[in-house]
Amino acid sequence: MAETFESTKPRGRPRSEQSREAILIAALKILVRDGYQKLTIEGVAREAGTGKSTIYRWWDGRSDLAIDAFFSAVDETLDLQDTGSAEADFRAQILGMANQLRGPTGRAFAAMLAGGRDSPAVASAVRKRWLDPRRDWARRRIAWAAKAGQLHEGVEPRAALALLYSPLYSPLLFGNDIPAQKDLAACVDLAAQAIFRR
Amino acid sequence: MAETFESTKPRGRPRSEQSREAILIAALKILVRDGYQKLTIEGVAREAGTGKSTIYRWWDGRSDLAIDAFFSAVDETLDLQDTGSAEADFRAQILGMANQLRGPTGRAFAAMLAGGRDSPAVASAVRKRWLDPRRDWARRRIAWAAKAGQLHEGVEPRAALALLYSPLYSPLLFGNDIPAQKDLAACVDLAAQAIFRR
DNA sequence: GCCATGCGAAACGCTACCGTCTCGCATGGC
DNA sequence: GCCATGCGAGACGGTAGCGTTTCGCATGGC
Repeated sequence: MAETFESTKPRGRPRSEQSREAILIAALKILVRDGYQKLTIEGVAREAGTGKSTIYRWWDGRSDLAIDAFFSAVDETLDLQDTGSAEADFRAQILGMANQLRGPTGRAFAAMLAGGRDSPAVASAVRKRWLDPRRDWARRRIAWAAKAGQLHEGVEPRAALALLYSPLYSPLLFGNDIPAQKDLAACVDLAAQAIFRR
Repeated sequence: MAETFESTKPRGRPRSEQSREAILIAALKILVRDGYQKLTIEGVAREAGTGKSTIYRWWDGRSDLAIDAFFSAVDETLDLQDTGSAEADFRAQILGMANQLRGPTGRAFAAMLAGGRDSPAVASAVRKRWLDPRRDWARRRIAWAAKAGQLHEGVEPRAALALLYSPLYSPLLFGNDIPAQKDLAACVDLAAQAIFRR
């Protein structure tokens, strides 16, 4: 009975799962290869081997499709730790994010960030579903670390977070990939030395 | 006599300096406001109050115009220091770059980086005229600092540079401005503590 | 087997911009 | 004053994608 609530039983041919997947995969492929601006409905239909009408039936348009395609490919789990050590938790979280974004996913992420300048819906989706939760966690954690006496004297939380996270993201700005695990670990180690008491 | 070399004296109406400036200003305005993808020749002509033919007479097309407009607005001087202290030199150079890019210029810079994905000419111009000279200097300087014993034990030069420069650039990725002087200085200070002997 | 609905294909009219071209006037060196 | 050249305006045919619509076939719950 809980099921039947606001679910009218559909009649006729059901939605094709195969087309749905082909469309999302094609959209993601174009997003990675050509960027958000070149993600066109006609292009996706061509690439996916479907009709435009099928896309317009299930998605509102370019931004809606891009958001769906991107988040169908990215692992959104926050994957947070809470050991007693803020340093260890930040290291785990940053390296974990890198793993989630590494490879084509990182290019798609960069494409979505760029697309956010054209589409408020894209900007807002990336913010709400990716950036905000991680930023909020980081702010809480650094504040907690400060209270717990785990930071060196005079370390500004804002600056500390910028230093920890910037090396992860900034390569995307220049069209490069997310840093390799060990390169990123070296950056985090270095930043951590300046930030955390041991 | 040196002057006349390969300069045939022009006859007829000379090029309008006023139109040239109006076109560059309009292109920059659009670049900042809408990004590289939306920088169209017709749009610039409209904004500048000129004819399309005037633009096509003097520029090859979109990428050529964007490059000219961007570099007409940005201060390209390297503004390098060479005191004995690598730390002081890096701080001065990073804060100097921030000053050169702060404000609308930073948005234009981000637009050019994004535009580089569509236009190899734009990518190459930004690399050759901005990124490469600065990256080369930084690599030489960090290597020199290592030799001079100004770095802490075991600091990897690559990681050190990533840590120093990333906080400057990374806000552009999220559509934010170049950091304020004091915020950036706090990041550099923090990074420097982990990197440089004092 | 009925038939509501989904499907791919493709045509529709529309908009934006491309890069070229032609026009008639403006400008300034000679 | 001559006249080569620059100028703004805008027409031109072309390309690309928009979002809608129509078509005839496919599918699967009932």
